[in-house]
Amino acid sequence: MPELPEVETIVRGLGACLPGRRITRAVFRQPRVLLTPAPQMSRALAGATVTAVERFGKHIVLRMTGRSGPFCFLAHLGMTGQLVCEARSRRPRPHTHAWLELADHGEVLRYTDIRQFGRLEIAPGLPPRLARLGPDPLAIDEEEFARLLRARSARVKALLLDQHFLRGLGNIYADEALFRAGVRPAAPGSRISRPRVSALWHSIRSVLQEAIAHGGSSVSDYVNAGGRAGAFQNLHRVYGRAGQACLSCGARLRRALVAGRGTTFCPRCQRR
DNA sequence: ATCTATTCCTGGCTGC
DNA sequence: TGCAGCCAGGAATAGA
Repeated sequence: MPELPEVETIVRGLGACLPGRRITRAVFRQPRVLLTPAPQMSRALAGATVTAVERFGKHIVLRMTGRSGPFCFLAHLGMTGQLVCEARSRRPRPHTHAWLELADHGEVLRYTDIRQFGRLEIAPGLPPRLARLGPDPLAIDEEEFARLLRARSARVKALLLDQHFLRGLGNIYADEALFRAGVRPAAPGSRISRPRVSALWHSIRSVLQEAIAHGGSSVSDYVNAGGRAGAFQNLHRVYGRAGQACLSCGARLRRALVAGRGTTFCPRCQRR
């Protein structure tokens, strides 16, 4: 599932090939994944040029310039979404719901999404909905993180998954960061000691940066902008390892439901 | 404020 | 081999 490192990897890939290129035609086939009606999307995108590619939390933002000025094309990949730039001659994968045809090099940007949890939209700028999300986990400083956490009584795992608390973490990196910091997922945010909060802040940063360096985690469907899998799934210490031995202490990793999400943790390394 | 349950959706897995 | 049933989960939403 695409979380911050996967989205960052895609954005870097698209950022290397899209800016300056013009879209000749935009096709939207599956209304379910659209937040903006298809005809409006197609009309705005046809003839528009990509000026920049950015990440906002788990959202991919293509800054565009069209006939009537600048606007944004946004993609959230949900669970199984893929945004791949490839040769137009290449056969589209099944569940390809939309595509943007590029002016030169015979390439096309295709949106594929098996479960259709992803969403595509256009907007004049960054939608207000996104402006209300929490800070980026790689941008927030330690003091601010400690302040936000201290003010909340909800379980820390629930907070890490809440995009209004921090934007970009998902189930994989929440579990991995909590394990690295030695923090129990069910611990209330306000009850975590200051040293543990500090460890958690460092863990979030380090796990995200390492994951980006490895091109993200390919657990089910994630691929980068070139259609290739990431490698960080091989370095997961807890996610997907329930029942196996903890790599630090050898204890059997436990699986529990926290905040309605499957959660894997080490009962010995993650106290309290 | 925060919780749980529900909805969306399909592929992959289990068990019969 | 086939099929029913369940599970995974990001985010929005309803109701407690």
